[in-house]
Amino acid sequence: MSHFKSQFFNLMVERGFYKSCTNEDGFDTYLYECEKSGTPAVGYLGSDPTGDSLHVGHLVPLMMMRWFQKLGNQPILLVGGATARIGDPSGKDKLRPFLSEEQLQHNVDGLRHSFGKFVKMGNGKTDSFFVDNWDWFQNINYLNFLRDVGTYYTVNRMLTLDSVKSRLEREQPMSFLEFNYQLLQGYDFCELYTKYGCRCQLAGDDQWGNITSGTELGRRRNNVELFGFTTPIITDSSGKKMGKSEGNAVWINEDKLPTYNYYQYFRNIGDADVEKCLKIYTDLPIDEINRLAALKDQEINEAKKILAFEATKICRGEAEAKQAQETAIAVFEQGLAGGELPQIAFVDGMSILDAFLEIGFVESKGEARRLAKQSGLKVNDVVVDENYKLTAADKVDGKIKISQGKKKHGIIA
RNA sequence: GGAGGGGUGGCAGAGCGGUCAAAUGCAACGGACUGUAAAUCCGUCGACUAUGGUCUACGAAGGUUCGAAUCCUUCCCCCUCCA
Repeated sequence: MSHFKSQFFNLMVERGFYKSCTNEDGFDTYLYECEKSGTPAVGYLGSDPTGDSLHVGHLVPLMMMRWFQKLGNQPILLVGGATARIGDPSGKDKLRPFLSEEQLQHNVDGLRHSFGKFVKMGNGKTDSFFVDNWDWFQNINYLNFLRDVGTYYTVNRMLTLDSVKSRLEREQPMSFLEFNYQLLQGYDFCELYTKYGCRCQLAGDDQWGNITSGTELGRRRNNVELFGFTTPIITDSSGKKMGKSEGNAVWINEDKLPTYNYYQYFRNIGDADVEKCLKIYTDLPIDEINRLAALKDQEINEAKKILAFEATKICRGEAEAKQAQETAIAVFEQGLAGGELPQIAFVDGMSILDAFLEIGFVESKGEARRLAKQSGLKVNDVVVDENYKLTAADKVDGKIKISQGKKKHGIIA
């Protein structure tokens, strides 16, 4: 159905990962030849350590890299220690606050942990490895850099970059510091080409401008054609970016978000998004996905369970995913208080308001009171009022189940 | 350096001496309806509370006033135009 030669391109198109490419035929041919000769193509994905974990919003390029590797290619993961010190202006109106050195190091570690879940690291032919652009930028000399790289850029061209243009059009300030971001990312690409023969950069479509900065620098300075390939920015059917739950990011790293919550995020995907998510966030073969996507109405819940399990498995491991699934089934289908739920210690006579505050479901007693007035607080699935006190008599099998609304459940034991 | 405009709740954005814990929209949350979906409808949305109130908030610090998000002074930050 598709006119591409390479497995990678065909798979990307089939699963909805393909947004755009700097040279479709060229890249396809390059990959095809690599596949034919059994030499891995080398490609990189970069991310700046502005936070200490990736979240679901970053997952699309990560899953793309996973396939890239599975099809016999070698991914390089770049952590932008240097570029994080500049701040990517894409999609922002304000200069990022500077991070302390400790914070930066902490973030780099967290990011590596996130990355490592999706591609295989090691020393083998297609194994991935980390690089940090701080390694080559920290000692660079300003004048040398300007002469080496600056000569190949025109300000005219730099101003046309979306991230720059939109800032200017919206009359928001853009510091000279941020203006330079594209040069650094462009330089990264060339550096990886020189060092590791990396010919392609794979990323989310918001990186398009920064990618072309690299491919152009490669052509002018290193006389080589570099390729850029981007994934669409995935939104749900109401047009919102994926990856937020209750206004909070759905984190990849387990210390930032319990596996049960990660599972629940995918379990609660809207009907209209199920097929898209199965293709992107799981490893399931396309035939299986087509079968699941055909399910309707209540049956689609089966597809959602599989989606949640499969997506969680990749990120958190099979055992954890299974446990999350069992918890969800116990809570929602059997009405029990399962193992993975948040838990706090029982104190006899504890006020219900304090209990909800302590378990972290509400931020103030006032909020808990309001919820109580709206019948939003339950103990063992029975609505209680704000004066309710927890006693030993509430225990069922040694524990008390408390719920806020229909979806947030916790245990007091 | 000069002239003008502006900094308000998670975001956007009104208010410009009392009736302001601050309109409206978005986001979020609870309820109804459901399928742990979507859409819709109703409600909530600073904190504490003996529910009567108390406290903290409209860039920061002072001041005027019975009373300030609103007026004055100084400072910080941003935008636009001129040099």
